[in-house]
Amino acid sequence: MHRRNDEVARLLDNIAELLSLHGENPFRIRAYTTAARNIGALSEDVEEIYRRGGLDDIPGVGDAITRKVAEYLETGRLGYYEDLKRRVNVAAVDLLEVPGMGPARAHLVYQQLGITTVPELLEAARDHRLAELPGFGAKLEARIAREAERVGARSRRLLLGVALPVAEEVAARLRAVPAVEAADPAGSIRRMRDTIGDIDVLASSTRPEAVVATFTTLPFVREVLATGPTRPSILTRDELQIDLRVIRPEEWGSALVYFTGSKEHNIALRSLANEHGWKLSEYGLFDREGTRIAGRTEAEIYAALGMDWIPPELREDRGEIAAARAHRLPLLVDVDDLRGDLHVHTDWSDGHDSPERMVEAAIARGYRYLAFADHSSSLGVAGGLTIERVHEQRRLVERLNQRFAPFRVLHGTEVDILPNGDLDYPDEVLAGFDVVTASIHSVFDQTRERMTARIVKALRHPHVDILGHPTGRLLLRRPAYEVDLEAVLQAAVESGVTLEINGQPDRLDLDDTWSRRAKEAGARLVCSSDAHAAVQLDYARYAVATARRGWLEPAHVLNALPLDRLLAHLRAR
DNA sequence: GCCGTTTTCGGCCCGACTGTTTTCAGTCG
Repeated sequence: MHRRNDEVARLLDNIAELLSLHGENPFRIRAYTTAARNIGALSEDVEEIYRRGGLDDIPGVGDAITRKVAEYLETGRLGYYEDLKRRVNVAAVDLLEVPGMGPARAHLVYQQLGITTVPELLEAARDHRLAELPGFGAKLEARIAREAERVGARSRRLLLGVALPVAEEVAARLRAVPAVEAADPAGSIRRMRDTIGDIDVLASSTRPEAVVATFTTLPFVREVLATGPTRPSILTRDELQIDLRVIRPEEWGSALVYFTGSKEHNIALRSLANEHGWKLSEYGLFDREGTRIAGRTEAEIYAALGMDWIPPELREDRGEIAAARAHRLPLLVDVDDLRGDLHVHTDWSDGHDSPERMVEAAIARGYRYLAFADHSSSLGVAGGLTIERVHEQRRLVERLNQRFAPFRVLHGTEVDILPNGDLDYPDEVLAGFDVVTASIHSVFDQTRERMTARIVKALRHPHVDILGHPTGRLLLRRPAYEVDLEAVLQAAVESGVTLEINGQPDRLDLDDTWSRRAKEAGARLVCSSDAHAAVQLDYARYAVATARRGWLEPAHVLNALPLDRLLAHLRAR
């Protein structure tokens, strides 16, 4: 893993934050955040780039930032940053957590009242010391008091797997309203980010009041938080806030681009529009005279800007705009490209449904093959299979293959990688499986070196086909274990092991950026549901979404292979 | 601080909203 890339990116972000508190020129601040983001997104190690003198080839990195990064890489320190920390009180950064407190107000509050923490801010608001400050007043003071109280208690981010189904249901119900021309989820949901801040839905109609009326009376509404002609907001029974925007049909495309984001992607598009002397906003693309050039569809807008339509999953300003202008966007893998699933559990270990039921569900989805991957014996809590049960299950697989032919059931396993890197079944047992996924389920707290060696050892095992959920992260709950993922990646490429993109909504592991990195390094990936029940076969869609965010095409995805080629691949190992 | 098929200097995304203000600054997305 490129730890130094993240380190350098964080350093530059910190500088930007301090500069903003210092009341610096906003464009200089943005230069630092842009450089930070671009360095954070690099697939090459920033230190290697520095050694070959390539720092200023990185977009957004010029002379000044090159010098600063070089100093930091050489010495581990940056004098400029140390000075800045001395001049600006670092703690005042906390004030930016409070909605309504931006850099200017935080700076003022610090300068005038010496306030650096949220509790101090709250106290000052209650004592009515804020209202006295220039540009402040009674209303602003009350708002800041209200927001300061709620900091920390603010609702957390949501899993994509929670937000997306709700947003899709809302959009589908709105589409059923005759006055609605189009309705879709927008924002980070549409980009399929692994976690979501706000649930945004967009609808177009010439009769907004009818749309708002339907929206605010949906059957699962608990509370209407805001109404009004175009921007209503509801709270559902399961406490999810959903914001709707109703817009005019001729603005649908531009509004969808705008509300889908990302912010960085939008900024890049608008800069491009500027180069033509045009203006892009949520209302459309306009020429110098203010005449609308495009706006009704997204494709129209991208075409007018001289590029192909960009799938939402790629809209992160990570090179998609240049690729779209060159007509070299990847032809992203789609959920319909999957021919089967290589990681599902049955009720033989910790799954909910029988093997038969899982097969029937896979056939119903149009799959051609399915691999059971029940847990191995040491994973007692998950009902890991003893060697006898493995043999017994193999006989069942044979019967299922006769019964469901030409559908193919593969006998797989999700075998534990033990703390020393050995696998949880002896070699002769492993040799009997059609496909072996190796995963870590315990002893996560090893040192980075030991964990890396543990995984690399498993990857070199001749019977291992797939590395399951490679970083072990659980979204919103547990970070990835300490591991040198770059070394893991190289070992996987060398030994021909496929890396899993696990579709469980709280895993999505590998994530988007590492999936892209893996593809670039020549690794193959597999989009698996890790279903523990028949309905969860649908989690494959989240794995595919992650793969798409990682720029993957069908050719990079193992389970996009037809059965015969999959079997040839597995046999060749 | 960065960057250039209009520029090595003069720009840098756009609009809505809020609240403080007699024309606009700050924040947000």
